[in-house]
Amino acid sequence: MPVPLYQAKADFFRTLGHPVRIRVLELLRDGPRPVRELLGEIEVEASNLSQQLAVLRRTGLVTAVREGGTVVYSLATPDVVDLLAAARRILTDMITGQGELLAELQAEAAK
Amino acid sequence: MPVPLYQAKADFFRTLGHPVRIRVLELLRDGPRPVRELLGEIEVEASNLSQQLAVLRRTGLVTAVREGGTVVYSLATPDVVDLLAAARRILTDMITGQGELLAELQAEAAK
DNA sequence: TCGCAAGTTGAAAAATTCTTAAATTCGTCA
DNA sequence: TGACGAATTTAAGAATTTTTCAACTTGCGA
Repeated sequence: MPVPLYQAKADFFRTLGHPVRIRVLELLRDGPRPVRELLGEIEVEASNLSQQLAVLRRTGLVTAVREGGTVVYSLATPDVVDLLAAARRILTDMITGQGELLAELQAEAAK
Repeated sequence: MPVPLYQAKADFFRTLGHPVRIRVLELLRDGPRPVRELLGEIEVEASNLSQQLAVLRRTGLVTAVREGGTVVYSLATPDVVDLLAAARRILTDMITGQGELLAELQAEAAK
């Protein structure tokens, strides 16, 4: 296996390795959203959110479209949903029986 | 959504965000392997590999068992395979039509 | 018991990533 | 045109990760 490939994979996962970015992806799961709205749901500075959005954009996980005064973000591919689901399965396994996080993960999976 | 949850998710993805660690998980996909063997397939110092294995162990993604003189690693859960597959789907989408990485990803998916 | 091979650990240096705040761009409206 | 709101960009420092290297176990055979 050539080097650049798993480097690319690692970069990809690293992109997901940030609370704000994960949060954004989960919010976008339900459909496109303007920055203003994201900002309302994630407690973080506007410039910081913008920074994280830039990372997601660069990676190609999300796309941005300007609509008048606001910018609307969406998932670049619905496959992201599968990925987040697979991650949740593993996380559930890992935490089973010992974490306060367990209930939250299960509640989320059920809805 | 409470804070610790997506922090945990982010941490989880960050764990995958390292070339050596990704490499290890992919090798373990085909079954348990002694460190010595992993070392043969990944060009990295023994101590460095050991560090990365420690990260995977701490996260609970892999488990280690001592067998005489060697230590054998395995995936803690087969769900990891799904996760890697989902990641590959997204990566393929993202690169389609424009990367040298594309052919490699497809070849890998086919085998 | 000695010595060697397989792995791991700890700590410091090197490299990356995050955060923060100021400056900037792009539209919209008066 | 001028001012304002929305969002992004940039730069600098702080905080985390990675890498590296030396020291330290553990098991096995001479």
